[in-house]
Amino acid sequence: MYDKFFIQQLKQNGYKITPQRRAIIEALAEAPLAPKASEIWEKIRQKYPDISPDTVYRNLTLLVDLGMVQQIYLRSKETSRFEVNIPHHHHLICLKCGCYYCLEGCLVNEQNLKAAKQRGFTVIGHALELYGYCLSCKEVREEGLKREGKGKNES
Amino acid sequence: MYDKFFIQQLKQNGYKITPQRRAIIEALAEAPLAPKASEIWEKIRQKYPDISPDTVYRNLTLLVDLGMVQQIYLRSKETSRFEVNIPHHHHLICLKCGCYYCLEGCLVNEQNLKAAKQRGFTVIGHALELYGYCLSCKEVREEGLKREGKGKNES
DNA sequence: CTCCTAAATAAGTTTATTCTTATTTAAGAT
DNA sequence: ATCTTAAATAAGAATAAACTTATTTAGGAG
Repeated sequence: MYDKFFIQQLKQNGYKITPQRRAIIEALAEAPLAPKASEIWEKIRQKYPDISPDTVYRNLTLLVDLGMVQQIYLRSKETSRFEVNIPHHHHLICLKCGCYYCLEGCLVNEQNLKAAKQRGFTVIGHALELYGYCLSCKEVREEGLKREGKGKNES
Repeated sequence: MYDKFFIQQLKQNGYKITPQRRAIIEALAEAPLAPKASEIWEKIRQKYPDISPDTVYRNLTLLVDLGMVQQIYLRSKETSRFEVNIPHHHHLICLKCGCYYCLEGCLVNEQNLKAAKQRGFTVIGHALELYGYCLSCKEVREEGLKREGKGKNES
């Protein structure tokens, strides 16, 4: 589903397409619910018994950093979960058990607060985080891509 | 500063006031920037050399769960940071280096996006999470407080 | 003040995640 | 197809955070 788009995005950003990456993207696309990293790892191990957890974490982080996947920080003992970022939405999270619901849209609005209330959910707070790259990290990153694009110029 | 309010809130919710808790609250109130758990631990160890990191984590989590402290998930390799929840605000976070800026207000609005742009920050995504207690966790929690029953505030 | 008990703690263990390093590999160039 | 090299990987070490359990303690009752 998203597979092709994800692969294309990786290529466009200068990343290599490895069997492990394909498997991770496939696992994400097939997963019914936002899975944990460990669940993705377990699934892929059926096909690639030698894949290391580090590879799964590393690539999930990459997909998050490229904006294709959203990492849901459950704000509880529960480990985070990963979800394809389409369609864009946010979450209602229980601090105690880590269960969560999907919300619609981007705002702390009446509709979402009502949705929370209807589920018997007591909201004690919310967090809005814009994430991306600060000026210097962005420059370092573009430096890297540029160097790649223009061949090897060593200092 | 917030010390008194925090202690009062803990009492009102039926929690005991231990020297460790006082020290953690003090350390938070005195910290100039949102500190890491490890930094809080180090600071308190000067006074209480035997305090365990678990106690720090446990109590920070408690303060977050009670809505007095906000845990900033830096969405990067960087560990999270803890900040007194007053005044209420949100954050702009770099995925690469973990640096962050404080934002004003609660919304993904023009003002905040402009503030990001002015800093040379490239926003690749945002997350909005409402957190609190789901129905069953809330019931379990109230059950606990009720059972206690001897507290000041019976309702 | 002393006693009592649930809550809180310290210490040690476990799990999740990240880092380090040596090896392998994707993909562009020849 | 073969060569080259930076990027990606696996494995194991290191770190952060949470859990388990035995012990201590805050704070209410007598």
